[in-house]
Amino acid sequence: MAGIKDVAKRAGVSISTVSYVMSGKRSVKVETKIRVLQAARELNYFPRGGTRVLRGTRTNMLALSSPEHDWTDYTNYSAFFFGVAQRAQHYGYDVLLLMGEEENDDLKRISDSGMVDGLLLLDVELDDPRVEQAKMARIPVVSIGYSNNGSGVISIDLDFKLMGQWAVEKAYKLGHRHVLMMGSNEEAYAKGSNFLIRTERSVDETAAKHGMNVVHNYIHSGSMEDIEQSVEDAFRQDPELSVVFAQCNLEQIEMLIRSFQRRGLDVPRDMSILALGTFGNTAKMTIPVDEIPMMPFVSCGRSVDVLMDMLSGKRSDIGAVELIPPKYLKRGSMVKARKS
Amino acid sequence: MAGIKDVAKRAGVSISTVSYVMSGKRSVKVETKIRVLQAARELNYFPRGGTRVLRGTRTNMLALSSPEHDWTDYTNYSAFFFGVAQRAQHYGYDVLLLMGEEENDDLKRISDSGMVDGLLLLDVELDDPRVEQAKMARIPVVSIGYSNNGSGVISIDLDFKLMGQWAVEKAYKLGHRHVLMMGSNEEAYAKGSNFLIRTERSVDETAAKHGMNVVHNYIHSGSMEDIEQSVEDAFRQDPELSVVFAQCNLEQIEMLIRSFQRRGLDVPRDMSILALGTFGNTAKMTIPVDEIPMMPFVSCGRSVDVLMDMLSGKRSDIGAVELIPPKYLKRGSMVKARKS
DNA sequence: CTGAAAGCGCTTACAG
DNA sequence: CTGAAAGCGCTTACAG
Repeated sequence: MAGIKDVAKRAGVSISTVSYVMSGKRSVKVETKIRVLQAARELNYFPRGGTRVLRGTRTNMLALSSPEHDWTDYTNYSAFFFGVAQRAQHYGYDVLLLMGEEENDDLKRISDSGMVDGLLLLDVELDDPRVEQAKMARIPVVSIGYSNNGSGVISIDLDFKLMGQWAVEKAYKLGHRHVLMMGSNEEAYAKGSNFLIRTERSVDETAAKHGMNVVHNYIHSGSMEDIEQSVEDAFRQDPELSVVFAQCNLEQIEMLIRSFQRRGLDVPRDMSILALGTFGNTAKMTIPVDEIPMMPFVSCGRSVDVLMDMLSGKRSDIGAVELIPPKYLKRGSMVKARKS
Repeated sequence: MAGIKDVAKRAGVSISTVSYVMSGKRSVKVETKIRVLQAARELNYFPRGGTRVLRGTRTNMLALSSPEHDWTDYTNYSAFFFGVAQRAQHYGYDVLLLMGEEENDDLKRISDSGMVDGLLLLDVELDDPRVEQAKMARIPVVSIGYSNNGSGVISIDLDFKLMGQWAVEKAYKLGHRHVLMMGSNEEAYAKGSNFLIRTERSVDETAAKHGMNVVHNYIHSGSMEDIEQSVEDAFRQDPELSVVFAQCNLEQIEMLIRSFQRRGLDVPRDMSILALGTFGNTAKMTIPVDEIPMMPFVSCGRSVDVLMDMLSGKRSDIGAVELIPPKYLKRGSMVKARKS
């Protein structure tokens, strides 16, 4: 509750001196400085952050827009939050979480209110209204995931096209020609979820180039029955399937493996498996699984870096798209196709 | 970038009139109001949120302190974030995420800077320095999880003591007398992680009352070998184990089940299993598992409610502890012990 | 090395 | 029904 006046009075100096001591923006005689700091401590004084807004200085806060969807998988989101928050903290920034709808004007309110220095858009869809809005923002905006109309922001994303290519090339080299692409929630694809679609497209294109057959199937309820049904369907479409790309979460991959085993297939001898877009955590499964992970800490960290560069004027190439190359983590679940 | 002055000029009124139109705090002639609103829209004007701080009005932001630990399991955290953010949004509040260490003075800085109206402490440990600090805060503080020295805050938590009791009673009634309590990361217990310890204690106490034997074991690396080792150890300590309480995450529970199966035990016929502190998600496992879940949306939602009550002056019983009764979700994995 | 004073963008008694 | 003006808690040219 103590204000700058109280500190000034107690220290026997003017408020401007207190201000300069707190900000360090001009040198103050050591003894004076000590008196001020001591008074501040005694009175439990902290400069009110809010007044910075008035003065046009930094607020040291950035906003993270992460609208909630029906198909939002909470468990995976946290890594993105943490990724952003951790890197932000490194720069002395706190993160304001905005979970409103895309159409909401929370974004506008916050970015125009001068409460935050920058804005990060998470989980940007191919056609995302937030990117439109960002064009009018008076603070820098970085988008994690890139949309089709991203001209108002700098976009950062994992290179999902490469992810798809690598997956197919790897399978091809091992002699596989019949691929099952097992996707998560079908709705997410329909709504334009960025990474799912880009990966899927890239898998299809690369497979086509090599004359490989790709069967697509999706998870619905996520129950064991559901997954067995999907696997059953897939083999009906192509009985020669010998490799699966699993673009779903760990429990589901675990169930996938079980369902192959129940069909009498050995994993990976009869059925190779590669997880796409997982979180570096497939090593500890009942059967360790190869993966090309999402690396949220990398993309989120990089986004914060870029935002900071924009804030400090080091960068202003609005509209740029920066793609981060993925990593292939080998665990032994991708093996040579058996001669049939 | 437009300010109140610009709007006033364009609308041909004084800045106070603009202010009153925006806040609705006094009635303004309709025509004037329309002129002002139109001018505001044309100039893309939003009152700068930051100035509220100055005037002592609400900021409509609350801070969520969630320090990161070595043993922090990201995947579980998100549900708490979402739980808080969602409920906050319902009240028109945004959430500022503070991930600094407990010893950090982020908390102090933020709460004293007047940037947020209230503070929520997440993952409060039995002996938590943040609770100490909260006593000196000038904004209301609610803690999710309760500490031993919680006299400066209102605490909300799931009733983990009841959770432990229910688990044991259930097993007892089904004829089980030899329990394996499979805990997650041992370090978390050592550091005083709230819910783990309260549950464990309660299990021990209740079991003692019934003369049941409890073997404690913890997960270390989380690999399949690690878990099989733990199970092996447990059976060496008590070969008659017939039920396990699993206080760990889904993959680990999945591996636990596999490791029982590899010992030739049928789950649940030979080995009943009950998951504690999970997230309502054990229904879809290879074998559906009974659980007493964490219900983060309930506890987080309730915490926000209480904070709002404090803000509106409806409540001021600082030091109170509010325990939320858990729920038992039946899935068929707890069955009668076989006569031995 | 330090202080008096203007000003940041808004709110709100006070006056009309 | 509306305006002129004081003031919120700071920062920072300006002056000494």
